[in-house]
Amino acid sequence: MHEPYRTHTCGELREEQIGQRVRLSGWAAVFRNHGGVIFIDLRDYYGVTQVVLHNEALLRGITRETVVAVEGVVVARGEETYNPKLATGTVEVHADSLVPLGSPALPLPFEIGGAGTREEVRLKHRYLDLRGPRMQRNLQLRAKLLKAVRAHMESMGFLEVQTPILTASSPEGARDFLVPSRKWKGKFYALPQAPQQFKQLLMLSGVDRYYQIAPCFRDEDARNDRHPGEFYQIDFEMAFASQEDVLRTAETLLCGIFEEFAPDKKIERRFPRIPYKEAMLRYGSDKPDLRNPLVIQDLTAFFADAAFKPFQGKPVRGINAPGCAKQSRSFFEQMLQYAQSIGMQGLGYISVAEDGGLKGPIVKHLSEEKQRELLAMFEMQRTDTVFFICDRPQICDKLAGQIRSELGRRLELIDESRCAFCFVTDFPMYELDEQKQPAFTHNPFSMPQGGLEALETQNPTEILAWQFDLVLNGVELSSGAVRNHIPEIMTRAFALAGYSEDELKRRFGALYTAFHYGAPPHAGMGLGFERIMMMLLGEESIREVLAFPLNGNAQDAMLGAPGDVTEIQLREAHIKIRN
RNA sequence: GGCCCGGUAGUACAGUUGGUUAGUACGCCAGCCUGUCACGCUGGAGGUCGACGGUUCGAGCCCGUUCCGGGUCGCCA
Repeated sequence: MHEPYRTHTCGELREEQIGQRVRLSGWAAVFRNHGGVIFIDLRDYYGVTQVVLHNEALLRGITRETVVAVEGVVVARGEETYNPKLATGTVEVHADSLVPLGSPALPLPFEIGGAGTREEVRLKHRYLDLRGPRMQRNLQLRAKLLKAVRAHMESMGFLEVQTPILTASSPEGARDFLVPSRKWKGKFYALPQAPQQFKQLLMLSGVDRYYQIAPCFRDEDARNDRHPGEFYQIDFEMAFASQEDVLRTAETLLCGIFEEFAPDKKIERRFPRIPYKEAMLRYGSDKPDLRNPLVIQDLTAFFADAAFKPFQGKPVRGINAPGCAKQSRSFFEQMLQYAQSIGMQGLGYISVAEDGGLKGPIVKHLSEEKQRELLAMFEMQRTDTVFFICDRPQICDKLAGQIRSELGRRLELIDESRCAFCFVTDFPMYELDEQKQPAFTHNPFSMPQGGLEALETQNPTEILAWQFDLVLNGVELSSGAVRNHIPEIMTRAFALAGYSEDELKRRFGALYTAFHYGAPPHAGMGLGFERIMMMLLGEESIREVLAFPLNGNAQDAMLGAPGDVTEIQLREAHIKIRN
């Protein structure tokens, strides 16, 4: 009979085991050789145990990170030698045997768990990188989060359905990953960008509440928070549901998750619903960071009849930054510099001085009455400063939003202890493309608000969709919508965007046909799983929350993907590489 | 594809106005050390300064091209 590799893990020995003979296996993480006595930190998944050796000969050929088995007696540490950093820190194993279980580890290409190593090097040896505490924590959180999401969704009555990975290409939206068919020469599968059509078909199938932690594949370039190629969505869809039903489901799920995994963060159980138009005006963004207390106001009308010429006939926005007048001159200079760097021609401001008088470059252009009006509009107190943003209509809101963010950062107004969720709702259904033709802004499957009547009577750019985003601290976590389940409205909606009925049938034939056989109204959303993990862990890069991420150029440096394949493979796939 | 930042020892970084033999820390190797826990001390090895070309008496440093990485814009209905 084989000796067991271990009687205990490296994380479990306590004072109860004192006097017992034990066997541990793990990585020899650190050696501290004092001549006569040698300490080894033995590490496994569960923790670290200090092993004490008196026989240096046992270490011959054992390098750092070599996997070894040790055998010995659990001994109490002297109280003055307790290590409070270790769960096992009150005991140690006095080993009389230490044998390698694998070949000696080579010198490490980088320090495990050390900060600042080039990502390229970490990714090339990801298995080493993952040994560090941060990556272990992230791996474990991912598993716990998956489990928690399933528990929440199931307690709300959702059924997990797995949808195909090999499916049909849909040329809209992102670039597809194509998979050549061997049996059907010249034909291709595509990996799903999202299970959108399948989940809608499930609604027609009578599945009342569907969810899936769904792999999604999009052949688009990477970003800091966007992994190239593949990512996961918490995808769900509800039959006979309104937008509000979906929003409440998301609230319940996210409150549950964040209360469990980020208990020290403050969250409101009801997330504000902010119409898109209001978000753009008040926050200058469709993904506002509500931890920033600053709010933008529309001053176009205020300046229309003021004597200040440069602001006339253009949209003007104002932001009151409380206490900002106490900032140094260089603060204002740097704000002006920032304004310039984002393409603004200037940045006006008016401050209320300590003595209550107004000062700033624009004051002299405002009548006393206008000055009073301004003070009232912004409820300005002493030392407050109102900043003015004036630019072309297409970008004025966005610039105001950037100034709002910059002020929030530089005045340190962001409350980091909060998780500020909100829903941005009522997105426009269409926007004008370069040819000034209406094009879908978000999702062509969304139901237009007002239905057929709106499509027939309203200006396309004024039509709102039952379409919403979920935003956390200025980061878009997900999109969702009430779907368009009525073929007549669908035909009309696509017609407005320039698609004929034939084209609609060709592209989304299955869905279009299915809607003729009894379709319930339905709505749903998809939440970016990795983005949620990033928020929970405070990770800046999406690669930190994935076990084996691709690099920014969508390559796996460790396994060499994408890589070459054999001639035979190519022939079977009916593929010829052109030079 | 555009723009920005970076590439110097295994790792992280410094390197002045262009000037002798390119440094520091960690790691590695050797020696010493019986209570450390990121042990300590002494010594040592380790470099095509991403690559190519140019300017110069002389280039890690300046110029050009290029490769690689990160960020960002495009893109992600």
